[in-house]
Amino acid sequence: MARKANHKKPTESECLILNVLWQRKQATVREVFEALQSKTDMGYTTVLKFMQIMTEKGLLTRDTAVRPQIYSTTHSERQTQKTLVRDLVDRAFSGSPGNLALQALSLTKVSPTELKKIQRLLDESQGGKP
Amino acid sequence: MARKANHKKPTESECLILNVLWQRKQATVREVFEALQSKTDMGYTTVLKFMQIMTEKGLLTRDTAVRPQIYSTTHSERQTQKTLVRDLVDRAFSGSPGNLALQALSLTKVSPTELKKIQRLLDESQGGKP
DNA sequence: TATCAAATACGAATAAATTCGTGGAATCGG
DNA sequence: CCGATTCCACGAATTTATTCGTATTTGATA
Repeated sequence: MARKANHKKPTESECLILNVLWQRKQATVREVFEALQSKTDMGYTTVLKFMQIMTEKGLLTRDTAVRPQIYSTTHSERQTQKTLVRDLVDRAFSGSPGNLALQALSLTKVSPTELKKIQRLLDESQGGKP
Repeated sequence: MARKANHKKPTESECLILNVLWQRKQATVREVFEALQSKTDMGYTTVLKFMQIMTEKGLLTRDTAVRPQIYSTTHSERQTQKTLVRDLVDRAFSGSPGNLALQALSLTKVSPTELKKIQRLLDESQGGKP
């Protein structure tokens, strides 16, 4: 079976931008720039440049028809998280997702809602395939 | 309270080297180089250079008394994993470790041993705080 | 339509990460 | 001690990521 053409891991700065776009579904450069004010002191043209590069890379798409061009992500937050998690697992957890999960869970207190989700996931996993 | 002086996140290549050293506790440059043959085609002097840089950064220590110098890590695997997980949580999981755990767990099948550990952790977490 | 301000493109400087060549020092096997 | 070999320091090239200044384009508006 052919290897799934996996998305390249976004860089640190690219993640900042992606987060804004995931939250808003779509946004102009200026909107992204303003949303990032609290997180970083990147200049406007810097954000613009990143978004152009990300578009070339295929991380973003944009509507060039409308005037302040509107950008959106090509990959869902979930997909990208998956890529990043896989990368981290390979990089520092000897390929063991369970271990990563364990570390994450022991990091801080986990909300009851998430606890439930995890419980459910584990139950399935346990019951489904001995 | 003062912020804990957090270790800087090791780079991609640095992680490769750290993994070898965590596994062996300590090793010479050549040993690390050879261990990496399967993972990458980095040259010997490249590995050497990295290990020198990492020593400067404080990621590694070395015994210069013995002749093929022996390197070891200054931070435990666990500590570094923690740093990396925190980073990823902040970067792409809106600061929610539970969500990261969830993603990790749904990545692949988790071993029964890890399942048990996770269960135990969750039980504690659930019981301890109504 | 002439002008202005916002938006975009372009190019290039800077910084960080990765890579390795070269030469000298240390060590080993005679 | 001598030559061969391994090791290590140093410097520098290359690549990737980050940053922004400046010029050009566009749309709005007076």
